Amino acid sequence: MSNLRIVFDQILGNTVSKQPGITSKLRDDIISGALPFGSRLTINQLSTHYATSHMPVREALRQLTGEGVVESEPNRGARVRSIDTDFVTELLDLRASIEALLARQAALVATRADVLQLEIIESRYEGCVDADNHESALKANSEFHRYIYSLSGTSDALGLVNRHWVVLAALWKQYGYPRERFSGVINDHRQIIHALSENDGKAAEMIMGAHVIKSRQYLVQQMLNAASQCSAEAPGATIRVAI
Amino acid sequence: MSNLRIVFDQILGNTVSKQPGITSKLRDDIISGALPFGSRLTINQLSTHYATSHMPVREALRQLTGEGVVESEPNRGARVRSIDTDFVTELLDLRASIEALLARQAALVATRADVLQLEIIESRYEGCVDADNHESALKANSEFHRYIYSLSGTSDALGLVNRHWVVLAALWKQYGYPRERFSGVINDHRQIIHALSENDGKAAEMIMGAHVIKSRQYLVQQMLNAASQCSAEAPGATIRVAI
DNA sequence: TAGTGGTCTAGACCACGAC
DNA sequence: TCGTGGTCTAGACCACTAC
Repeated sequence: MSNLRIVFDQILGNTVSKQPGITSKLRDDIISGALPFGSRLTINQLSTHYATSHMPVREALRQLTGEGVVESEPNRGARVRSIDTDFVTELLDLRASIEALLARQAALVATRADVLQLEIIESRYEGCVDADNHESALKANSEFHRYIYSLSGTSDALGLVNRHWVVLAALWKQYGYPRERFSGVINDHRQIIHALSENDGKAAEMIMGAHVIKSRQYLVQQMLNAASQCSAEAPGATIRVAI
Repeated sequence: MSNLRIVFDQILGNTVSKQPGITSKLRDDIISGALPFGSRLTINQLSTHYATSHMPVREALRQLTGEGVVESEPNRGARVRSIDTDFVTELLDLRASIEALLARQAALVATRADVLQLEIIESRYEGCVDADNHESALKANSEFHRYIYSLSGTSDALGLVNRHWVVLAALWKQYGYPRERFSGVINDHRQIIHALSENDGKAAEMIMGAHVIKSRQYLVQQMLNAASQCSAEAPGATIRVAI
């Protein structure tokens, strides 16, 4: 159990926020859109741009490849992963499977204390939604999910879920989070808490699976909307300049 | 599609076999049992033992942490992951979910050529089983599964499946692969091919899920057998010496 | 035959944990 | 405080790709 705790801390504390290294800088530049999808990432360019030697750059590329925002081919270098609706669909289908499993397992071991904790997190989430604070809402949402998965998951599964979170957050940020989705999310969350409180594994599994698939549908729709808008405004203007 | 090809090659070619670096040496030493589960892995020890500087050791530990054979805690170093039946159960439950999903997706896109290719691989597998060549059989089995997953999987899912393969192979090697399992595996494989040939996603999903769960049951049983034998022969003799 | 990716060396430095 | 993990530097070398 302390094992999971460690992984949890590691993901939240170390890997994502703490390191002052260039990994987080590069990640930020990618998800902020400064480096557009598909652009090449050569070690020389990056090491001069960030004023560092090439070893840190190499490690950063390795790390970000693991996180899924960079794709690298052996001996051919790395590039910012190009992300389309197919990719998002496959990614979220995979997540739906995993999160459904983790929710089922969590339901089988959840205690009264866990349920109370989840209710606290959920009320914070709903507070953020009411206050129209999207940023904090997404953070609370992430916490809600992670708490559930930490109840049962192996470090592998936890790591997987967390690895994807950063790229998903970036996508929501880029394409916008539709306001009307919040009520559905709140509904799902409450139902999931209910399933956990009754140790109803099957219910938790199904609701969580559907919950993720719904978010997939919304995200794909947002991407399609953005694409049609973009092509209407300026056809062929999808190419952005690199560094 | 070329994307997947690259990942596939990368995993088989690069990450596992090609590199002459110490990563593979260290992995071999772990899975061969030279370094027992739970033993600490300090950078100094390893770098002197493998006669190299500490940077390669660091990378190796990072890599093997990703593969799941090493667990590392921030600022507290790394140790060989201790593996018990609970861990194996969680790991294979997770795999069952993922592989079931991938099998379903594969069934929806499988062509006649894919089915033929799978039949070739399967006949090679069955040939190895007949010839009592366990090593080659496991390899062909791995190829069978990977071929299916490469039909649909994202590089993330593929990477995940492959990351676990090495530790599972090590476990089967350590605890022994029960001969009577082969007939069940062959049966499952043929049924899976049949499901793919009819593009029957649901059948592929269910059979593949069961297939993995069965292997979980066998592996856990083998581990329990080994444990009871071990404690009967020499109680408390589970501690092995480090380097 | 470049150019570049990938790896390694041999040191240095800081941060954190154990004593 | 001392040991250790974690990161960085600045250069070297080999393998592979592209030309």
